[in-house]
Amino acid sequence: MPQFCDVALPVPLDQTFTYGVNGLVPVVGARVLVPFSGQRLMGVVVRVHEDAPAEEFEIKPVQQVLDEAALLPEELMKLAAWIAQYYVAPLGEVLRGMLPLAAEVKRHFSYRIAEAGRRVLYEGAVKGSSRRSKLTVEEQNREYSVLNYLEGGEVAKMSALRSATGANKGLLEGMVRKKWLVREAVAEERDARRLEKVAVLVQGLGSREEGVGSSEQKPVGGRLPRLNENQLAVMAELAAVGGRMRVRDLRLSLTRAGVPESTLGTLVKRGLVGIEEVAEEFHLGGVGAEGKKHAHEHALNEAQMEALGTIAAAMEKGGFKPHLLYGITGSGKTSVYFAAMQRALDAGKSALLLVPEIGLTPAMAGQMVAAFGGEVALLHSQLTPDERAEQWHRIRRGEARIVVGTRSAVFAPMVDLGLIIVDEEHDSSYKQEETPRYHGRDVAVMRAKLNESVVVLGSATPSLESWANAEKGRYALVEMRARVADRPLPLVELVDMREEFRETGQEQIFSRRLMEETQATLDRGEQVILLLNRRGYSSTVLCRSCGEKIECENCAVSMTYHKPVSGNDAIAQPGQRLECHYCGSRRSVPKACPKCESEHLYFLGVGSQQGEERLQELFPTARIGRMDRDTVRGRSDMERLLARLHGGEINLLVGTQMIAKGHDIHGVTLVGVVGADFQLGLPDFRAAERVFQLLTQVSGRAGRGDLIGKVLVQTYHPDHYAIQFAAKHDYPGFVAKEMQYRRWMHYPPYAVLANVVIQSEKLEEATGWAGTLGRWFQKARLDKVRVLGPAAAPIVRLKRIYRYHFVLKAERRQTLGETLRAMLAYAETQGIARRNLVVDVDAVHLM
DNA sequence: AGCACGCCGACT
DNA sequence: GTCGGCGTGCTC
Repeated sequence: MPQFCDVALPVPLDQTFTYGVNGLVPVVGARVLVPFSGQRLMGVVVRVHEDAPAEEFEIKPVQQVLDEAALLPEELMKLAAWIAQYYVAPLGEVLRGMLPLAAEVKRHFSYRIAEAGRRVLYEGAVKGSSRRSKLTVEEQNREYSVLNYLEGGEVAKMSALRSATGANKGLLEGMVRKKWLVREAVAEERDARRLEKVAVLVQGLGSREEGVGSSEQKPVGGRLPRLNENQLAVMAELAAVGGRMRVRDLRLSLTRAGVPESTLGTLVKRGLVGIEEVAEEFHLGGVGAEGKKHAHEHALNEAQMEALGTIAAAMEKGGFKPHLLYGITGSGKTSVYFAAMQRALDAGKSALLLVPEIGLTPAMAGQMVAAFGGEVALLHSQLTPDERAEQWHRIRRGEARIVVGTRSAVFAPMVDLGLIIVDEEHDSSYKQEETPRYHGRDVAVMRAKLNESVVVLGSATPSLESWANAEKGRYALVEMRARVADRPLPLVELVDMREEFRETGQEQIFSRRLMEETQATLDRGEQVILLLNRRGYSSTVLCRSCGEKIECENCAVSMTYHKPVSGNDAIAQPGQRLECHYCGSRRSVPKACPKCESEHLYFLGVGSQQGEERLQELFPTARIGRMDRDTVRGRSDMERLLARLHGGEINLLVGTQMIAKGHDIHGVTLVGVVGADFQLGLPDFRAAERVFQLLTQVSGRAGRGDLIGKVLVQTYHPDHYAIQFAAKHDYPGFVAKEMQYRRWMHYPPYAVLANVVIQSEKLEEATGWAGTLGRWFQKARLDKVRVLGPAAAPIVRLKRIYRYHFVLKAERRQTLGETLRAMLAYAETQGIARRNLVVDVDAVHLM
């Protein structure tokens, strides 16, 4: 009978913890609740054994076993271990990212009155708290009502306490610190089903009996209190449907009736309406298209059929088989995915499709649902924790065998996984920028390997890493070099902006050539897309006297100017028009330079917002739309904008790289690219690759219907190879050239790379530690690892934190991993806390 | 990451 | 003399 189990906990510590099992032996892969450093935490069992630990420490017992069977299948446990090892991340944090934890174990706090609190209450002891505390009188009164409420000695849930006394979390925590209260954390399991709120009319009003509602909220005199028109409307609406209504529906009808949403809240506060939570029956919104089996394959052309054939053959043969599907824009990769997924289903297997961002490609999700109906589960960042848990369990039970999701969906608990597809595999959003810093594409390949299944990485512009793998024969290369229906690729024309400046003598956003073509295209009744890859109005505010830029107070970056508009732009507050795109802080535009007090402030760098404004001036009759993070906040914004574009309501769309992502708009015949090449000047070894990818992707938006497309690229670097090859639609040419450069410079894919950031709020600490580690690297004389640095990180201060970094390059992955671990061990001896070190293996952004 | 424990300055 | 702010070290 095993005595112990090792548990991985979600703490940034590179170890697991041993607990006693007292009879209730959990299985590996099950979740448990354990005491840990005065808290109660949920962890995952990674080993069950009888080996008493060699070292002496108290072994606490497991408090609760949450799962009888393994919640995480063996294959996912193995994958987690691999990620922890490969990305040098704590196993517990990896596992946390795999489970939809939040929805199932809800941690809530309860409070109990403590001795000190009782004393305060009885002695009316005002001392200590009254004058010295920064609390207002009102807050102090609240503290007293909290003590009053708890006087009996019973434990009260935080939520109950808050609604009864009006205290907020901060106030309660303050009272805990003063030792007036004791807090108890309770983790409780919940139904993983989605809960929805229902508004309920509180009964008995008017002819009310005793005992309804709490005493404070009871309407005085047992009669209906005075209600205003809006409030009456809500009451009437509720009464009309029998006193119960889903809050979501009620809100909707209120909005339609012009009643503010806050009215409902007011009624709840006054005790006239109650809110209940009930488990909702699951339904996929607007789904129902069944029985389109095998329809996908009919429309495939020869190249598509061949690609499908290769993938299907690999699935039939069984075993691990990675493919790189290189298909030019418009070659119809999506149709191949669908057909391949259908084949997986037919073979009784499940299939997983990873996409960069579901919100940005609503069409893909819609098609999936239309094609596979109830078999589909969607996993993306906009799900609530409950929704996520629900999808997760549908997949785990084998009810959903087709899964479409973003990065973390690579951990979906698929049953009989036969196929993984990574769409747009080059996309940098597959890289997680927090611990564990994994790359969704690479995890997908590893998962397929552990699972012995087929994996397909698809792109029109594959990453150099994947291309190298294909060249080495590690991935099977599948090519689709023709567009569907033999549509020609658009003609790309470069506009040399240096020449434009020489000829016109002025700096213009749009060249004469681009304006001319835009006008002509609009006149023909066709649509235009303009890529202006920066948000906001102006990217910098510069002082002409001292040359300083207005910087964010938290970050070493210049602030972006956003012009106030009445629409749904992100910047709504009047005056607060400078925004930091890294930490989100805002400030007003100063009248004079904060450094030298000169009034010569200039706005430089054109963003999409200014682009839109200029276009409206230049083409007053054009119907212009803008697509960027300021106008597209959620998925519905994107859908609305795309619908307007499809319907022809918009004929000129300006936007950031969002517009380049896989939208299929048939009326677009002209794509203009404005200032996409500024990236070429950035100190980033992937700059050329990024520019090439962006130009290729956005060019692919032109001429997807019957009409031939045209692309105009404005550039200051017309001779740069990234731009030249993109203009010729020559991916192989670009890759050959770029590979050469990577080889010379020992960059991936010719080396493996890790970025190590040293961070601290204190500048001296950051520089000091960077020096300490720098000296260690030097002394270690690593002959198999090249170390660049220490150097200030490209953004030396971010969210008030100073950052220095090293870039490590090695020939072999194992050498790199060993070096990183040795460095972490040394850092620990030097008292550098782990939280001050960020290790980013296969870093995508060296920020 | 939390959380407890301990030192020190501020105010009655 | 007490309170509470914050730096330090540990967590099975």
